[in-house]
Parts: sequence; C-alpha cells; structure tokens
Amino acid sequence: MPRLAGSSKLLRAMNESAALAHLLEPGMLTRADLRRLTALSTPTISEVLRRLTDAGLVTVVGHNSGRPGPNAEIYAANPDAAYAAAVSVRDIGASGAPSVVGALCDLTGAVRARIESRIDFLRTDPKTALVEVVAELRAKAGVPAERVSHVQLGVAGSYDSGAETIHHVDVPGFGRAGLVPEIAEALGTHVGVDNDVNLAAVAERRRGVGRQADGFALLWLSQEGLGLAIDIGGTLLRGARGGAGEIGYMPLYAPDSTHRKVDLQDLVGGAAILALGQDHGVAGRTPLEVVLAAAADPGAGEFIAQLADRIAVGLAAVIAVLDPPLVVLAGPVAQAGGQTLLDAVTGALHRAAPLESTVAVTTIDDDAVLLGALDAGLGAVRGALIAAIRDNQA
Amino acid sequence: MPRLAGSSKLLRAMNESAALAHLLEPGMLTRADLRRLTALSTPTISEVLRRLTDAGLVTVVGHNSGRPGPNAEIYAANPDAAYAAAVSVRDIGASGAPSVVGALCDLTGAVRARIESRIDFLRTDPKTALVEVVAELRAKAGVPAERVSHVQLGVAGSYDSGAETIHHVDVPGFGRAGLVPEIAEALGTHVGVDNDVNLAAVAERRRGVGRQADGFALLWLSQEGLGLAIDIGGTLLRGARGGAGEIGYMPLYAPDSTHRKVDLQDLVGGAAILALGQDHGVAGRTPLEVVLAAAADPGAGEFIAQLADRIAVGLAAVIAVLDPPLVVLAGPVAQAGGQTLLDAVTGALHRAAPLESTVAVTTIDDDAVLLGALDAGLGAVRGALIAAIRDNQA
DNA sequence: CTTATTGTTAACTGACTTGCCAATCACCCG
DNA sequence: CGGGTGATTGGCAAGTCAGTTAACAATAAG
Repeated sequence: MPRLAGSSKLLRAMNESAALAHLLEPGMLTRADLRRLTALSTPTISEVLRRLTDAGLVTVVGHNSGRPGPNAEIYAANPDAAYAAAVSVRDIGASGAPSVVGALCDLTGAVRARIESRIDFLRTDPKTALVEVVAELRAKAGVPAERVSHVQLGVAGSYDSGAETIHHVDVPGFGRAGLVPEIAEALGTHVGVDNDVNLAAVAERRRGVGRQADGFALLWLSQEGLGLAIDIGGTLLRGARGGAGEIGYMPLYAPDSTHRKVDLQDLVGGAAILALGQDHGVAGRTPLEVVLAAAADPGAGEFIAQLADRIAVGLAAVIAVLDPPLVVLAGPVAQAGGQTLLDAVTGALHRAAPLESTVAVTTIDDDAVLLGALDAGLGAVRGALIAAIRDNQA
Repeated sequence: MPRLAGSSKLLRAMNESAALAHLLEPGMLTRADLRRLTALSTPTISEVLRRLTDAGLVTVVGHNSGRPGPNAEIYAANPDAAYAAAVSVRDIGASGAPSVVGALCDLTGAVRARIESRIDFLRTDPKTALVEVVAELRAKAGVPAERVSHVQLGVAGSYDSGAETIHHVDVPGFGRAGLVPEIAEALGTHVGVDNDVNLAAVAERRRGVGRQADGFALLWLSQEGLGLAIDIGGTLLRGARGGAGEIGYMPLYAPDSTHRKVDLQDLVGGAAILALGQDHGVAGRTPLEVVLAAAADPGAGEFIAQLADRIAVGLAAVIAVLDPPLVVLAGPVAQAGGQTLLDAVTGALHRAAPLESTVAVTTIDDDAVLLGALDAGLGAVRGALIAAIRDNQA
C-alpha cells in the first residue's frame, strides 16, 4: 500500500488481482458479489471477469436461480489452473513410520493425490528421491508437469531462506548447501522449504484452533523432540536464520551452577517422558505409548501433573517473551495427552506464568505437517498467480 | 497491496501519497528525483507537487545549481505542516529524577521544545498534568494547538491497545480504565501509548544500532527493573494484551522445586545487582553506581562475569524463542556497563545459548524513551498525513 | 403482465503518458 | 571575454487507457 505509484495499467492490474484474490479464498461469487466486495462498477467487473476467464484462471461453475431476472452466473477460480505439491520428509522413526509423505492439491485445495513411502536417504540422493515423489504424485493425479508451479518441503530442521540451506536437520543429505536450488532446478518449479512445526502451525491457522486467533504459539511435542512455531497475525516468525522456536536447546537456569547443561529437551523430550513414565510406573515402550496410557488411566495423575509442570516451564518463557493470544499444544504426544494433559498444563501455567494465556489442543487429526505444507504451497501458488496478473499487465 | 481496488481517483491518491512519503523520510528532492523514485512522468509529478504545495504539506526549500540547465527546484516536506509531541512518564525515582519529560518536534523531526518537570502524581490527576505539559510545550515552541495532531505517551507498563488501558504501571492514576480516551479528548489530539522499553527500541531502530538490522531484541536494564522489546523488521511485537517482553516476571526453572518463585527480576533487577555488588565488594549505593564502579575497576571482573551470566540466562530464553538477528543491551545499567559488560555478556551467551547472536550496546546517549516516543509520534503523524491524502481524494 | 435483476452498449470523465517546445545555465572554444 | 553548444528543467497539447454513469435489452418470478 505505501509507496506504490503507477498509471492506469497498474489500476487494472490491481483490480484484476483483487477480483482473483476474492475468487481464490474459496469463493463462488456472482458479478454482484464481486461488485460489493471490490466496489467496482458493473462494466468493470464484466471486463475483469472476461479477462480472467480468457486467461483460464476463472470459470463459470453454475447459475443462480430462484430470484427474479436472469440467472446470474456464478464464477469460481478454475481448480485446474495450477497445482501445489507438498512433501514432508522425516527421519525413519523407530516405529518404521514412512519417511516421506507427499500430496498434491488443486487450486481450490482439494487433494488430488497422496503418497506415503519409505525412502532410505542413506542410499538415495534427496534430489532424485524428491523428483521421483513429485513425478509419482503428478502421475497419480493425472496432472501435466507445467501446471505444478510450487513444491513445498517440510523438514525437521530450520531453514535459512537467505542462504537457501537447511540447518539442524537429521535426515541424511538434506543439510548440504546448495541442495534446495538444485531441487528447484530439477523439478522445474519453485521450491519452498520450512520447518515441520512451522507448517503444522500453518495448518492450525487455516484448519485448526488458530483460525480465529490474532496469533498463537504452537508447541509441538513429538517422540523425537519438541519445537515451537510462532504465528503473528497469520505470518510465521522465523528468526534471523530460521532458528526461531528452536526451544529444545533452550538452556534452563540452575541456581547453583553445578549441573549446567540441562535444556528443555532433557525435560520434555522423548527420553525424558520415557524416564518419567518409568518413575511413575506408567507402562509403555515408546513415549507415545506412555502418554497414551497415562491419559487413559486416572491413576496416573501424578505423571501427568509432572509432565504438565515441565511443559509449563517452557511455555512460561515463551509467554513471558511473546504474550501470545493463544497457546496450542500439538504433535503426537500432545494429541495423546488430549484433554487430560490440556487441563493439567492449563493449571500448571496458571501457577507458573504471570500472564494468563488460553491454551488449546490441536483439532487437526490428519498429518498436520503435510496439510500445512499443502496450505503453504497453495498460498504461494495463489500469491504467484495474483502477482503474475499484477506484473504481466504492467 | 492486496485486495485494493478502485478507480482513477485511487490512482491519484496513491501517487500523491507515494510522493509525500518520499518527501517525508526526510528527503530534499527535485522533480527529477521523484520521477526516478516513483516512475511517474514529468507532468504527473508536476501536478502532484502542485497539489501538495497548495495543501501546505510541501515547500520549495532551495534551488539546485552547478549543473547545466535551469536550477531545479528542491522540494521538501513543510516542517510546520504538523507537529508531534511526546511525553515520557515515570515514577519519581529515589534519585529524585524528573518524573515527566516532554518534547515537541516538527514534521522533519527537529525538536522545537523540551521540558523536564517533577510532578507528584499522588496529588495531580494524570489528565490535567498531561494537558498542562503539552500546553507548555506548545507555548515554548510557539505552535498553534491545532497543528499538534498526535501526542505519544511512554510509560513503564504494558499498554493494551484493544482495551485502551495501561496495565502493570506503578505511577499512580495511570492504570485507570478509560484514562487514555479521556486524555485524547482533553488534548483534542490522537494519543498513542506505549511501553517505555518499546519506545526505546523505536529510537534504536531509527537512530541507534538497530538502523540496519532486520530486527532485534532490546534488553532494557534499569535500576527499577528490566524489560524486553522485540523489533521484527521495524514493527514492534506487542503481544495479545501488550504483555510481550515482560520478562521480569519470567519464572526460572528450579530442578528441585524447593524454591520455586525465582524469576528473572530476582536475578538482574536493581536489588539483585546491589546484593551481587556487596557480595563482591563493589562499592556503590545504587545499582547504577555499582555497575559503573565495576565497569571502571579491572578488579571487579568476577562481579561483571556473574552479572553477565545472569543476563545471559534471560537472553538465552529470548534467543531460543526468537532467534533475533541482533541483541541490543540498553538502559542506564547496560550503558553503565559499557564495553566491559558487553564483552562479558557476549562470552556468556556463547557458552549458554545454542544460536550465535550478535550483541551490541545502545549508541543512544540521550533519553532513549523520549526520543523513541518522538519518533513513534512522528511516524503516526506522517502516516496520518499520507492516509488523509489517500482518503480525502477518494 | 408487471417487476426485479442481469449484463451489455454508449458517452463521458479523470489521470497518466508521449512528444514537442521554450527557457536557462554550464561549459568550451574561438 | 563573449557567444555557441548542449544538457536539463518544466510547461503545454494531444492521445490513450481504464473506470463510471446512464440507458437498454433480455429474462425469470409472481
């Protein structure tokens, strides 16, 4: 909005962008609706829609009826105008969980294909693996290559978008400098990379409890570790080199500096949960099993309380720094804890933290990282379409 | 930029806004300069400038010379088009420091008047006190009332802009609900309120070490307490109810929950510094004197090291959550510590925090809160002017 | 058949651009 | 030292582009 100047061509570009933007967030709109939304006159709306349909970005999807006069045409973004692909990469877990899940959606967000596969990245190059996954997704959905304009990657690590390098990543091969541009080159698309927890927060924003919030801090608790994503009014805070939210390494203060190296990971990481479970006699061979068992067993109250206290330690620091309108507990462990854990954490926070924050548990049952990656990719595709219209006409 | 639609009137409004914006950040520009900056044609620039000068917002301040051709006219924003006032309110310190400092600047940021006074808010109503201070500022600068369009307040507390209420404030009378709208009503101007530390960060962004940074976290260390301001690309993070950065109350983890109620304030607050100084035999009756003495005395290395360790505890949490590109130490205590303290904190952080962040000390010698309040007020005034042009023409 | 609604066509307006021109100043060469 | 040369400034006129208002034909509900 500031410092934007230009001629009448800019005006048309803006108006077309605005109309497309309204049709993208997924609206089935008549000309009259668009007139209300954009405050443009009827002839202009007609012209804009004519151009957008000519460009193949918008189609007539139906006709209004039941009202006097001619049946108004209903317009919507053409689902097949562009597609976004998303791939979530993780280390092969102890449980043998799939190391790669991918999905492909059309412009409206409808999932057209989905893949899970186990790839051993010790033996496969990330680039070839990803190209293969995306090719398979395209084949499954029957989509031509040139229509997939963006591929979104989710990894358990921090992404430095300036250096285009993934840091702190465990999956072999993904930490190599220059990998991301190579992947983009090989795929022939834009490639976005983000932290898995950040992507889960994107999903939470669009589909979960974060929908209405001004912002939220999402604490991700999984068997492997913990992470934090910070949503401020819909945009994620990534930090200087993508390191924001890496609270697993947050050192904890020890009054007497005898044991210095305690960090939050030692407190609520998988190993810590397992140990805490053993101390309290909660059965389970994995952290997830332990929490699941404890949540179902009313006798495990002490375990839950202790775990909640530990979680509150980390959250208290986050709340003191950020004062988020909402705190979301997400990730497998948090979901396993469910309402029981939520209540305990809420109680612990009220005792520990000075500011009162609302706490909630994810409402996303599906793979939040993958969904978030789809949402992020879709956002990028839509943004690119809008920008292309804005620039092509300039 | 997104979802902005309109007719040619919008276009002109945008172009005028853009030109004014360029002239405001303080530029002395010729028509040719504006042509380059806005990519508009000569006749358009002429028309825009004609309108802006007619409105009294822009004036010819000189003529170019030394180049072939006619001497180009140099335009600049009219300093007297609008003024901003700023008032920093604090509790009466033990040292009897002035409880209110105020300043008034013109549209270019030049300070036209400055006041310091000691007001006992136990006996004076905040509203009448502020009205008086602003009136005195106007009188001193010889500025008509209607030209002062914005008054910026700085207080040691958190401001909930939604509820228009100041929380966690020590100065008597300022915590009352409805006070801020009343003040605005009485002054007949817009009134902005912000945390003093946030305002110091604004000053740091415009005049200090934060000028070039993508963002920074500013840790404010004063005799009264500590605070944190978070600058992300030039905008401050305020949190849900203005509580972001209230890290004084951040609880610290105690492994054995024997002494639970330790928070950061207990570690690096004024009382803590005083006590730490006594432990290490550093002379001084106030925290400031202690730090000042220690910074000058090479024998006080242990005190400085301990203090730095404690500061690093808080900063480590901040860095883990935010990963700021830069950390700024500010406030009286930090300035007293100077380079000595900076080196110690840098060292302590490298040992404690996983991510490496650059640390710096303020370069602002003057009253950072007041300057920041002026900057913030000026920003509001400029924004209002630009918006007014954008809307008046619509 | 009336009436409300849709969408098109025509005339007009506002704002920016290109192209042309006069005026002015620096610089250089005679 | 003075006049020519050339770059630069800023104004004016004509043309273009996009959006608005107004009038109108067409269509479906009641």
